[in-house]
Amino acid sequence: MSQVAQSTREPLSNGEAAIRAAAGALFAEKGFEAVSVRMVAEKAGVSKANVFHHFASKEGLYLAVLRSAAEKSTHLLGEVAKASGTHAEQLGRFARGHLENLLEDKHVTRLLLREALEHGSERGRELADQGVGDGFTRLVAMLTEAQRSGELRTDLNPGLVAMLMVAANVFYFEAAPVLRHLPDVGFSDDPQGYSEGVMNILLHGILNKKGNTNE
Amino acid sequence: MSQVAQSTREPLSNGEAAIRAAAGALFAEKGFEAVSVRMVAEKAGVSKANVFHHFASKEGLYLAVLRSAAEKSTHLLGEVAKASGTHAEQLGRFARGHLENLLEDKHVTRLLLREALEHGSERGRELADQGVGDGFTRLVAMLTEAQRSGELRTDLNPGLVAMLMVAANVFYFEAAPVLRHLPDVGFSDDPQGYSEGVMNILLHGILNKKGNTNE
DNA sequence: GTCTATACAGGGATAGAC
DNA sequence: GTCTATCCCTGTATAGAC
Repeated sequence: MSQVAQSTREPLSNGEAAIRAAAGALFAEKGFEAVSVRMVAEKAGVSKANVFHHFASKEGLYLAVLRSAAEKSTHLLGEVAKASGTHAEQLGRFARGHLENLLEDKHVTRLLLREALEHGSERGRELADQGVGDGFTRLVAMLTEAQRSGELRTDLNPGLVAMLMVAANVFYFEAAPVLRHLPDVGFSDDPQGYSEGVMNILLHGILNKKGNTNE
Repeated sequence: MSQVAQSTREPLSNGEAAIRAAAGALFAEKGFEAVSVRMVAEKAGVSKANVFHHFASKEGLYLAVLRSAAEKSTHLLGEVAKASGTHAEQLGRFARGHLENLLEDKHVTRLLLREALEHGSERGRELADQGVGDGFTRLVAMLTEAQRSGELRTDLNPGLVAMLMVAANVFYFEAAPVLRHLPDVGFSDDPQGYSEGVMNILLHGILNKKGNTNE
């Protein structure tokens, strides 16, 4: 609706970009309804009217933010998969990278999660869906390949395994701040250790194979 | 702030209860800010002013809703654990019951998840924390016991295992509606099958133990 | 306990000068 | 492109009759 990325210098305080950035932070932190255009304008250092000059409506602004968020997310994920090693190693890398990405851009992650939680409003549902869907499909493909090579059990639904891997990461993002206060949780500040532990469990299971039934 | 549960008959349309119920549904669906007192009043079949008669403010109403939500949730979880069988069976029951509970009261679940996602507003954070914290602690205890008996590997952090189990369920709740549209996901309408599959993976791992490297 | 009527603050959005 | 000033609506909350 207005030309962007024409002169690449001064990306931050050139109005539109500043507004988008401010809005992104606020929407991620508080949610759509809790954010007023006035707040966005203040944070961006422009006037309220100026926001409406660049974006047709508050909703349009939100969609723009969501769009760039989704793009960023999928792009980051694309970089992860290309590497060598056993499939198990590759999966581990994927998991670690995925978690890193989630944590690196908390804004984006929060925004996407929040959007996924809203069933009522159709605001940007497809965008969020597509964001996670892409990464998910890639992961499933990787798992299927690992099954075909004989490295993984073939009696498991690869979609289910993928889901478990993603679930572990997403839940870490959501719950680590909460669980930090509990005992028995030593990993809430160590995403890498967490990722390792998770992959260990997923690969080998939690059952004790040594056959001893007591100590 | 006003006496409740005094006469147990007519629980629904006695004003306060109706308001609480309506508010619970709306808050869960749309979030705090997106819900207006007028909407609540309409859905409850009372006047706007009447809502303020029963609850001091919109925030007070929200807290009341959240409180009863948390209570309900923890109570449900308490029922699950008491049963016999191997520890593995018990864990499986726990996981299945937990997921059932999440799905049974989608209102409550959504509400708690949403609250957990807000780091900014301190509205009812402790309540939500305590809700999940309780179930989590119970689960960790169960796992530790299983380790002591020799049934589970002792080189794993039980908190991490617990987290993975909860993560699987929570993520199912969050993502099943989204992932339904994807290929390779056959379980999005079958929570019980999902739960079984997850426990299978957690117990035995995903690696192929048969040693064959191709087909 | 329930209503109607109202106060008043803040929301999104537009007009028009610069 | 950016501002000030303004419009109109809806938000929360209160007053006071029934």
